[in-house]
Amino acid sequence: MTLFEELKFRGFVNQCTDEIALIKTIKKKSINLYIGFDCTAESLHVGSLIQIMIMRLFQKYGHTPIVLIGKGTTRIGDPSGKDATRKMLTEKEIDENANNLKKVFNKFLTFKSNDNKAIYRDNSKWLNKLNYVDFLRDFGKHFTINKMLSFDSVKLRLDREQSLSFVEFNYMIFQAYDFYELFIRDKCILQIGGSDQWGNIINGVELIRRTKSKNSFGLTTPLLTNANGEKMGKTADGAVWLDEKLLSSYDYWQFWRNVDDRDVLKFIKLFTDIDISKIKEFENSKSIDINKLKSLLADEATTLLHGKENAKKAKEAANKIFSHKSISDDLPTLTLKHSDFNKKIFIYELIVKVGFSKSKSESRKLIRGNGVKKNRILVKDEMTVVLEEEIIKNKELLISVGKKKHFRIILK
RNA sequence: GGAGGGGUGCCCGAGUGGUUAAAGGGGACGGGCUGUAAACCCGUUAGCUAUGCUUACGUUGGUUCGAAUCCAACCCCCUCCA
Repeated sequence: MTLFEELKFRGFVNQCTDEIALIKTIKKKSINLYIGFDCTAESLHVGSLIQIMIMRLFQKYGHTPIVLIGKGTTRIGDPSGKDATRKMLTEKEIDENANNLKKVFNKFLTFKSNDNKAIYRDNSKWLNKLNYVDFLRDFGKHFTINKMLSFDSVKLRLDREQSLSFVEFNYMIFQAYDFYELFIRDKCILQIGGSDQWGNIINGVELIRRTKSKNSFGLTTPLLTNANGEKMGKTADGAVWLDEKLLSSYDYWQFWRNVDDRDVLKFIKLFTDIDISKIKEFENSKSIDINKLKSLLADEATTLLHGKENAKKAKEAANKIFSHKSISDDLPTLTLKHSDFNKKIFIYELIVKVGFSKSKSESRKLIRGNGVKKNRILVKDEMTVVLEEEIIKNKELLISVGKKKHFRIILK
């Protein structure tokens, strides 16, 4: 199977500028390709995982992925898919974010010693020192406002009567220019991005054609939605971060475990390394246990990001909890001291403490709505307290909020 | 700079002097059914030292027994004109 066939089979390809020519090119030689990531947040979330996985595949087939860290463009802010202007980030925040992002890429790509080791680039290197007048003369002339206005990223904002600042309006020009720079510097001939990046990507392809009379390629991945058509990547507490600090490996495992039935195979194809032949078996099998598949998906996806050990622990913790056998040490744990019991410890307070609700009022409403259990027994009174004796007696205490959120209390 | 329109809870959006902690929808969360799924049904959706209190309709003042609703100034957004 060729790279492109695998890409297609796994569902990575949405749109391509010139599929036939690209297939030919990547068959003939190994190429350099890039994807840009802005440093707008502390970490990446699953929304970016498809881009990371596609680079991983290219690398597996001997091509060289360039991870473009957009320190420069982050200072501007991409209007695509945004309702409102982003707040401007400080240099320091951008630097910190950039370093965090790299941690993720380091797990999925090889940056060492291969012929085709992945490389980092940072667009602030060229964007920051652009001279406005020169830039306008050399590159501005290739962009028409007429065309820029026709791009969805711009059009949507205008149609919704939301303001779009000139700064943001320039984003697409910079992204096109990034491609141009990487083309010159690194012979990068392919830019990949999400489907919302299509406009920005073809701008780059066109800029290279106009200025250099050379062909380059653009490829977009599909916008990932779940079977309900919602944008993928939300959990109980917000985004599904690719960072243990922001989302534990237990929760990450749970995210994959709780995927919609109809999405399981799709996600296995995109987010795991499981062999295509194996996947085809799953597809053709009538008797396959969907829950086993989900568990497999969770195992594999978690292993890629957090390592085998953590994936295993996450799975075991889940098994213990959901098969009602015991309580795993890996659950969020609250440690209480003897002196804490000098005054009453209300369960509703503890729920806030571990972050399962935002306020005491909210916790109390949860209890009223039959949503809280103590050692798997429904808490009926919202003023229920935790006693030192009951922790001593059981060694630990399990508090459950809903069916999926659990924490344990131990005594120090 | 001029003219007009607008700013309501997580989001959309109704409300133009009193039972409005604010209709309706969406989302989210909890319960039921199930399979840690979907669909469906029910509930919750400002905070607190809690049958009460406090804070809330862009901001700040004012009118009034009483304001999201009326008045004034200011800030922000949109459309058209210059």
